[in-house]
Amino acid sequence: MRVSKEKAAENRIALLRAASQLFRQRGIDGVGVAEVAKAAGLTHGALYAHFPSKEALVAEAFAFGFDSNMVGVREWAEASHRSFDEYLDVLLSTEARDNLETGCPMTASASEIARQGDDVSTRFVNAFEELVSTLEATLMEIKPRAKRRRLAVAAVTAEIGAIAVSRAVAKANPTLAEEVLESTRKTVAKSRAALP
Amino acid sequence: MRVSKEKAAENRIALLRAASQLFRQRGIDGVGVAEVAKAAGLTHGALYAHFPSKEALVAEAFAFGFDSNMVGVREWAEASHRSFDEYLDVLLSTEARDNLETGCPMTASASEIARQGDDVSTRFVNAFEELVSTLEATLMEIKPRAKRRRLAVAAVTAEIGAIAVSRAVAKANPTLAEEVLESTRKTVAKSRAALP
DNA sequence: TGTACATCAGTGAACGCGCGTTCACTGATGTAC
DNA sequence: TGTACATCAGTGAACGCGCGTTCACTGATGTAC
Repeated sequence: MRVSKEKAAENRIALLRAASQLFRQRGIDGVGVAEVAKAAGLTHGALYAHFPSKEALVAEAFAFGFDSNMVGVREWAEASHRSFDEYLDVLLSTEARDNLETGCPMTASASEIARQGDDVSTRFVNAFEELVSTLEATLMEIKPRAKRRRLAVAAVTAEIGAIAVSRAVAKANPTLAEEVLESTRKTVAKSRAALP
Repeated sequence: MRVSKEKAAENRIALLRAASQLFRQRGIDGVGVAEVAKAAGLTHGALYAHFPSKEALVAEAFAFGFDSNMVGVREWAEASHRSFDEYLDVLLSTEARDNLETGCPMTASASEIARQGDDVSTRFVNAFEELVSTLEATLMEIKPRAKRRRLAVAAVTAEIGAIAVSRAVAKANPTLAEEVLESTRKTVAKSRAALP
């Protein structure tokens, strides 16, 4: 039966949140629309009143997940002025690795994005650029803009690789999983220190 | 009907090769056992004479793909003495990014591995350690073993991230895709240059 | 070496199952008078 | 403000489809005599 506009808007958000978390946890192909709808307290039919297809849901869920994550990052950053190294510690922490469902969707789905449509790729680009800009903002002392940008791009890229690798090896070799995070943290921090 | 032992062994290799290439191209969940068997010139039933389940096929195909790749890398390396930077140029090239089906399986499936079983994780660890060792071998001038190892681990991790990100953004923003590879290449090369 | 037979890689129909999507229907919401 | 009615978010059965897996069967291979 029909529900109020407010309730419908709430349901839409619930669908996006459920989709975003489930896709990060178990992969895009690993979760069906029925499960997403159920997790949002609805039936699968209702999902199609909000999204024309699963692919459209994936694209919107990805953007939603990244935005939620960025809100968290911004809140954390606004508490005090954060340095580049502090960002590294947070992005490359054990917590960031272990909390798949609330972590960065770029990291959780990196190798799956390449197989999705243009829409998902575009939203990935936006998310990537936003995180790069956030990191660049902590590097204003570095004079040539090109070097600042290069470090920020390499840092976000390394972060995505490190979290993905750390997760992949965690089951078989937890020590290596920690080493991967630590090595990337130290190496990127040194790259930053090498610049003025 | 029954085939000779030699033919059966060939068929097994054909299955592994097909599985390895298809999983890299379209993802583990994106390819069915019937398609793998067909690509190997067999029917799906025959696949179960070689592997007890799809999961077992995935684990073996991953190891097979990595070994094939390492054979290629070693042949290239043995042609002449290769430096750390030359490895970077090859691992982070546009060709490495665009040839999904023949490229490194670690890179193609990074974020999917975390959702597979312990067996796949173990084989990922072996592959990762082997590539790290290969890279370490080019860094023998660096005295403290710990620093050598750290750079090699960070480099392989950064490579996996860079290829995955470059692929993810390629559809929507080819310029950014190139920038990601170039930034990682330059940044890692600088990290190496900073050490004795 | 020749023959009889057990082995088993490969075939293809069939299985139950869950997938994404559609659609006739429901009934509270929102609107026009 | 009260009434009549159009709207449409949500329900749940049904759709065709492809999935992973099983299995009775086939017939060339490999072996024992």
